[in-house]
Amino acid sequence: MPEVQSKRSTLHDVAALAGVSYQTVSRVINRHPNVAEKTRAQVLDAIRQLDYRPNQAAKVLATGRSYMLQLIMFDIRYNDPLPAMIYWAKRMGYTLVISEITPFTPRDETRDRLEELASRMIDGLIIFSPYAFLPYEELTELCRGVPFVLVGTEMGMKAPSVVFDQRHGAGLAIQHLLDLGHRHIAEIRGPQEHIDARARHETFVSILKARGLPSDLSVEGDFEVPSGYEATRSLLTTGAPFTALFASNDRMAVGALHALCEHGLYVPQDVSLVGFDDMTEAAYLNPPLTTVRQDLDVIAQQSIEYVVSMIQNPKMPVHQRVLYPELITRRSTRKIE
Amino acid sequence: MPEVQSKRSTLHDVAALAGVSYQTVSRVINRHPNVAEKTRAQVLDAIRQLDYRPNQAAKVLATGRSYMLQLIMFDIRYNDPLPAMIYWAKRMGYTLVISEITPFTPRDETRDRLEELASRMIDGLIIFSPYAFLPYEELTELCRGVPFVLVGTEMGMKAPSVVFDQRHGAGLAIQHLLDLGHRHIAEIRGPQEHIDARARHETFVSILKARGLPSDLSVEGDFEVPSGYEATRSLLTTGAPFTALFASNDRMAVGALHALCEHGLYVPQDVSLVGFDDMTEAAYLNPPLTTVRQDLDVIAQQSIEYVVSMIQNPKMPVHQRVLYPELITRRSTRKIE
DNA sequence: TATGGTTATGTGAGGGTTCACAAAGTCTCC
DNA sequence: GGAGACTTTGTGAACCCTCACATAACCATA
Repeated sequence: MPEVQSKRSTLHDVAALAGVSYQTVSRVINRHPNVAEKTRAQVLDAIRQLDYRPNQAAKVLATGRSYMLQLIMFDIRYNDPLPAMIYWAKRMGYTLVISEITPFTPRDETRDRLEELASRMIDGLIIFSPYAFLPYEELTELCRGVPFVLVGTEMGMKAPSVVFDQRHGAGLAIQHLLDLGHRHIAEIRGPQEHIDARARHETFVSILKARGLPSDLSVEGDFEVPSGYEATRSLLTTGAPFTALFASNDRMAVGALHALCEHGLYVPQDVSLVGFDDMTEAAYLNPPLTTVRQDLDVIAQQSIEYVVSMIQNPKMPVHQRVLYPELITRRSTRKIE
Repeated sequence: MPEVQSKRSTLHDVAALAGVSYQTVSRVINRHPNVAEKTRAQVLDAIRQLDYRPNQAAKVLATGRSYMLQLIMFDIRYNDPLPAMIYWAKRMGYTLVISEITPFTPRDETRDRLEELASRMIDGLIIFSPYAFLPYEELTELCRGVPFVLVGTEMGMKAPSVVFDQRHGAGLAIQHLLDLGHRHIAEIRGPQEHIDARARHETFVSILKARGLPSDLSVEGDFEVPSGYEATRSLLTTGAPFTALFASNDRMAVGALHALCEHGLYVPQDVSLVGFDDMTEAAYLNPPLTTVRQDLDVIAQQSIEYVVSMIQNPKMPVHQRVLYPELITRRSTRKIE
């Protein structure tokens, strides 16, 4: 029975045992075609005997490739896209490193932190940037040649990016309510520093204004459940009556549902409710929530695919990939009588 | 204006420009105390001029430390612990690499994959292992000296691990229902390959049996919302009447709530409902859900802290850290009349 | 001025891999 | 039996850093 080795064995150890050069061992490891069958067998045997495993750090140093992607999130609590990101990264041969930069750190600190992250041994960056962020030029400079993709940033931003058209999505929701005959529509908007939240809110306002309808029945939340609850309570106590409520995300819609119910109002009989995101639980609320779905699997696939193709082809032209959310009609909305 | 550099500059470039040796530059980078103030200034200036950034791969190769931890999950959809894990890893100076091994891959493949993961340049592993898993000895061998911590594994497993006492948690829930006077308690159990699900189910059965109460009103779900819905429907159509329902996790409780409501039953007037986990939405369901909380922040902190201390002190004795869930009483349960 | 202790800097060797190139071996065919 | 082409193997250098040690510079004290 072999003793516990004090040091991990290397290419050279294997080579010595197999009676070949270290380069030949390297060839066997990397499945290089031109190795004689007999030699390969010897080497594989030596590898097994020594329980050899290649040192990744050395490999990364020599090749300049780590097959790691770094995912930077600004609020790790909104981790819904993570599973899809991890899945697609793995599927494309990469491992995901995840870190967080809180959105309200001073700009300089953000720069430092980003610089530090980009200097790690990673091949590419995926940056969630739902808040106003550094301009493309500055990012390029900070990342020093490491390709990056911005996810969920502003539309029309000249940078490698993947976004959902928030105006289109919010438009679907509002139009749906209008089609059902609603004329008094309230809103729980998201935090206005959040790019998506602002786009949704602006769409809400502009569509209603265009129709000559009141658009001032709006309270701001922070995208969390409690804020939806509080916002709805304040709408109910202070505001004008409304027959429909547009929540800027599903989580706040959950809070809204709770507040409405507590106030003795039924959804959809008294108030129609629309959310945004189509989180898993949305279909199972009472009643099932009408919402605007952003397909996380698609955005993850597009983001990873984009950054990987930038790694493979540095000349890839900078572009923005715009995806479209879709309306999922469930039982929380209905025609006004 | 300096041209874009074709190659990243190195310690030696900086040293040459600053007129010192590469070692001195290294000292400045690593904040070594014994460097003359004047020299340090020169070096920092050279670093700025060349926009030098240390090569992490080389550093890892030379030091054998990457300050990366690998988190292995068996189902990335249950990603609730991720934010806390990322937070605590960062707080202790580590970055988290995340990957997934699906629970039902053949054992050999699991071994291969784990071996591959452990051979990357990481300092430690955190393995979520809610399914029956490889024994400690085999894991130790596969990980080859890389410390690992098992999270959510079987209680009493002799391995470095952090667990919630599931029997205690389930006991709290069942006892709560009994205290409220319920004698006909149904259950939606989780998948029985899942260690926690089984522990909860066994607790359910053993407590009720000990009281001489029926314990056979149990349907299996898969921990997802739809399965809770389906399970409840089948309980309602085929089973004996019940006044309380214990769902093995909150997600299934959401489905159950939906099914009960659809069937014209009110919670808690007709049926008391208890969940497990205390996910964010639990407090905002209609009615707010009584549930058993497992504090994810605490388990994350304990796991990361444990693996980091193993890294720092390889002699750390193997132990299991047992944490206790707590009952959160809300409005989905009430005294039977 | 010699002694010793501290602080500051430099040197050589490694860490484990890959790449580019060179050399040796094998085969085919005239 | 030797040219040409291909296959197989080996060598040196490079990737960029840290560690252990040696040396040089400085300062105070005897």
